[in-house]
Amino acid sequence: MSDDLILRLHNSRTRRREVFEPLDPRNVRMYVCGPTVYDRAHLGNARPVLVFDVLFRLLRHVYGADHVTYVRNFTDVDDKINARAAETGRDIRAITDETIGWYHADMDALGALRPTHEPRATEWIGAMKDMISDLIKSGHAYEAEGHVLFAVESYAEYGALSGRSIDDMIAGARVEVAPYKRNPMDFVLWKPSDEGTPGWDSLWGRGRPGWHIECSAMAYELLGESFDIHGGGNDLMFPHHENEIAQSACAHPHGAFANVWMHNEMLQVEGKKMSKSLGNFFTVRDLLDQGVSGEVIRLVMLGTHYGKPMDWTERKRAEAEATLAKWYQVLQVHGFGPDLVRALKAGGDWQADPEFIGVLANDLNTPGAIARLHVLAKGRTPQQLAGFAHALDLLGLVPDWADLVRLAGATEAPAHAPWVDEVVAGLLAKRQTARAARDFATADQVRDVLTAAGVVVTDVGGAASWAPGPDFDAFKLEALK
RNA sequence: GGCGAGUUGGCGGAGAGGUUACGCAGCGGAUUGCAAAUCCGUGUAGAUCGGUUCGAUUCCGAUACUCGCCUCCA
Repeated sequence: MSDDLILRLHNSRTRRREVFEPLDPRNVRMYVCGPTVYDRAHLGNARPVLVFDVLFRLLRHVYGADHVTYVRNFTDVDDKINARAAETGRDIRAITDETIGWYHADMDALGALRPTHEPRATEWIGAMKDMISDLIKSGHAYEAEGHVLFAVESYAEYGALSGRSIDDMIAGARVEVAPYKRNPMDFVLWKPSDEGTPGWDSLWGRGRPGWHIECSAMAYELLGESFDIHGGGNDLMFPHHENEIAQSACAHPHGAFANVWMHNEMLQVEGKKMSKSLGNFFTVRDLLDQGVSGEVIRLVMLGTHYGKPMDWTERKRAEAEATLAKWYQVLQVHGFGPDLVRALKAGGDWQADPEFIGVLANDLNTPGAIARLHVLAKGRTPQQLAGFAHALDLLGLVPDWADLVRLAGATEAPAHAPWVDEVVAGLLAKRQTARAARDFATADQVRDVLTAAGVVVTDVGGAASWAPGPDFDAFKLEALK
């Protein structure tokens, strides 16, 4: 289909934009670090989900939907979860199950496709233990006081991804160093669990895995010792991804682990880092509950290239809402829906716009792709708009073609009393009579009265329709009853 | 302190060593009895200072400022 397409991706490992060549075009493999499941996903969590969802969609478009494997994990063993269980008295599994349910619901609402596999860490403990054993055997890890630690000095490339040297990091370290570590930068592969903490039996006693080993183990099990893309937020670059690389490279010296590393920049809110202490912290669910649709959130997110900080602002939200309303209306007016899409497919008109794909394939240039959407939206016939509709669909901005009417409906009119309908209808009838008689002075007078009450009158064709505007004031109409 | 990113027109936000980004807002026009919608046109922006080049906003260097990670929250 798109054999001549050149996909370029910025590789954090080489710090360059490179032509993407999959190890196996029949099975393109991507791993993305998923959430620790102890609470609702906040807006910042949604950025990598959406960035890599678009990449997933693009890869499926280029290589075929059945030729892409996307793995995103759930970290369901973690001290934050343990703390949440301790403070609520709830069962850990109940917390993680519930949180995964929330996560799915929220990310579904954003139009994110479910990954091919969503492994839970607790279901892969055996694979982690195997990997840790291998690392001890090969001299890359050691046991100390019930812990198993990775020896960073055993891996010469340690620090290459994030551009740090072990010596520099030790010099700048602010954390207290556990006395049993041979090198201050050594990190935990396995740690002991006490009675009240979840644990699994192992050669090193009852305990639980360190944070980093799960991604290495699950990526190996599900994608192999070499795969194509590893993604995540750039906050994970150090130490998480650095440690993943060290573990995987040492445990599977013949594999390349991930060829391409991709990191999305962080999200800000009104120009500031989103944090609890600044009071600008909110979840995806908070936004959805406020009536901000998943499509709007998605369009705002894709409006900034993934490699740059993304600023969530009220103004962008409003602009995206207006843009989407316009786009959906264009499609609706031209009869788009499941039937038309089917007909376009049957007629061979359901094709990707090459320029749109080309822009997107240039390191996932979503802002550029959105610019192309604006151009494509100027089509005048269903055939001319097919590329636009296809592109919107590819970007995940059309959850369901049967829903277009609802999507195009955009804002709901504020509720108003039944008598208002009568009053306005009466006034409009009077205006219509005057217009028919070309008595425009009277017609305009009626419009002025309605405008003063915040009623927006729109003449389409021969008929007038109305809707309560933002300044709608029923009280001003009451006098006209 | 260590590592990294960014600085584009009123706002948002891209690509490309030499030709229109795009959107919103504004302005001019068409159309509409008015209004809305729509359509057409319109903006010589690229932090500062140097360098490379026939030519740089785009490459290189320095300066300033902003931001992120290294620390619970991504």
